[in-house]
Amino acid sequence: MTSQEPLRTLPTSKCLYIKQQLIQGMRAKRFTDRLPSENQLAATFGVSRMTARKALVELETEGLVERIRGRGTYVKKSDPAMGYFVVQPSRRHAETLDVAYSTRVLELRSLEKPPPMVAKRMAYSGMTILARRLHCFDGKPVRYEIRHLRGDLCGSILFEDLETVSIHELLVDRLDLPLTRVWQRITAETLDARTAAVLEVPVGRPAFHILRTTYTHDTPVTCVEYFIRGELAFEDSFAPGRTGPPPGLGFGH
Amino acid sequence: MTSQEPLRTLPTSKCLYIKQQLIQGMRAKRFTDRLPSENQLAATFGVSRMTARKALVELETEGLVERIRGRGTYVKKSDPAMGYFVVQPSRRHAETLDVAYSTRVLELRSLEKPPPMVAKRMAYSGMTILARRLHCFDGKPVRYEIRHLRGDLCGSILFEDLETVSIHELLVDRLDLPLTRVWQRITAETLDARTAAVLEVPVGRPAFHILRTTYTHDTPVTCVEYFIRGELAFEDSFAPGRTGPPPGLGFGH
DNA sequence: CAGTGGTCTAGACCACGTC
DNA sequence: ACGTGGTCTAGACCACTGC
Repeated sequence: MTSQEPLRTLPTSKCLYIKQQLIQGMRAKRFTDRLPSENQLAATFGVSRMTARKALVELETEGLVERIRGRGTYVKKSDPAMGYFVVQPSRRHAETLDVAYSTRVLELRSLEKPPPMVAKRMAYSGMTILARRLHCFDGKPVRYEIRHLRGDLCGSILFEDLETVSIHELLVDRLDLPLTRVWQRITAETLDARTAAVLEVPVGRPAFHILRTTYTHDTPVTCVEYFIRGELAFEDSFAPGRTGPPPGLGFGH
Repeated sequence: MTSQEPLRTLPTSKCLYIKQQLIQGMRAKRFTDRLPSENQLAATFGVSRMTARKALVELETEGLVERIRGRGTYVKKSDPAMGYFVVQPSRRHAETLDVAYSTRVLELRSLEKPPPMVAKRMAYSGMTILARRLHCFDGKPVRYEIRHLRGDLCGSILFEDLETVSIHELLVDRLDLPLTRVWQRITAETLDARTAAVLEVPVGRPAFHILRTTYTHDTPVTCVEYFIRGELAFEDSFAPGRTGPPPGLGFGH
């Protein structure tokens, strides 16, 4: 019963074979701290150093191992049982769900000064643009968006039709403001009267509340706040071990 | 204003330099669909094919590019403005927050048959083990866990002290049941009387509700249900472009 | 100092798509 | 047949860590 894992698919490549051996070794606790070095692997498996190296590097990018220059390769204590939830742009959610997507612009105007909390999060208190939108699936509101943008960088957005174009594309493609960093937080909340009315649900219903600040080169460009109906589940399925990018995923029911 | 991105740090390595040039090229729309091939890059930059290749491969693992054998390397339309939230095991949350962590076992016993919904999710209706635990930060309940495990695979768990050891470690290390796949769903809900009482909050308070099924080799091993107080924010900060693994992250307030 | 990982080279053969 | 990416080799030099 000990670690007879189904790595039985015959090794299609030497690199893969080495990886599998190392993974089995870690599972079987043959390697508990340090893994063989590149040269050792190359010798014992009879391959070139570059091949042995590739196996180790891939294990590192998969999060199973940590490599420290001058010291060696060490097994990383996995904190698995962990998971992540992907938040997709509304338009993609709709595609995944195969429902009709539409956006309504509730408000679009410039502000002399942003609200204090926004000013703090953007570290900026000059002119800003406020955009409030409602994202609907099959005509029913599911996501309420309240967005502030730096007026000095995004002024032209005032003249765009935000019901048909993506704000993100405007920023990246037209305004040359690539996203370089994102900060965000999600909480579960109950909706107050005003917000519930916008989403057309009874007061007190649960919702996800997301705050997000997006940066271009450490300059905050836009702050957005979402209220998403709580029944709309974020659903994910993935293989742990931090293998590669988070899979793009669905909104389930 | 055109794509004078701060990639001005002088190229510490040839590979990095090539990557930067390619990224600039994509930003500046010089490459809108196809990127130069490995051989072309090697020739124009005067490096070996392996070096040019490394640059392209890294761009692929960073999610910026797609490589198709026999065809070429293509820029991937990013669907950014996307994000993901990491759900950590309770113990790590507490460490991140630097608060005292404790677990109380509310119930631990075997069931003749699992509840119908669990039976369906596990595709199994034999004997199961039910474990209910309450995870506390600084003595205050924050996460309520209801877990079902396959009795035939995890029987020995009945004799473990689940207030001190991690169920995940038991499965992986002692029972040789590695996690190979996870399915999960999160919703925002309001707490009913029973659940609110367990978490010691008023009825109707918002909470995250997570359902998770964990597999070993396509065999469902355990189903877990969490209720997490809604004020406990999941907070993340990351660079988009799907660079590498999701960063482990905090619980913020 | 010896050993580690990080980078790079100039070849090679293969599997796959396109024409 | 040709070009693409995927794999691999047998060297090389470097930067860093440990003793």
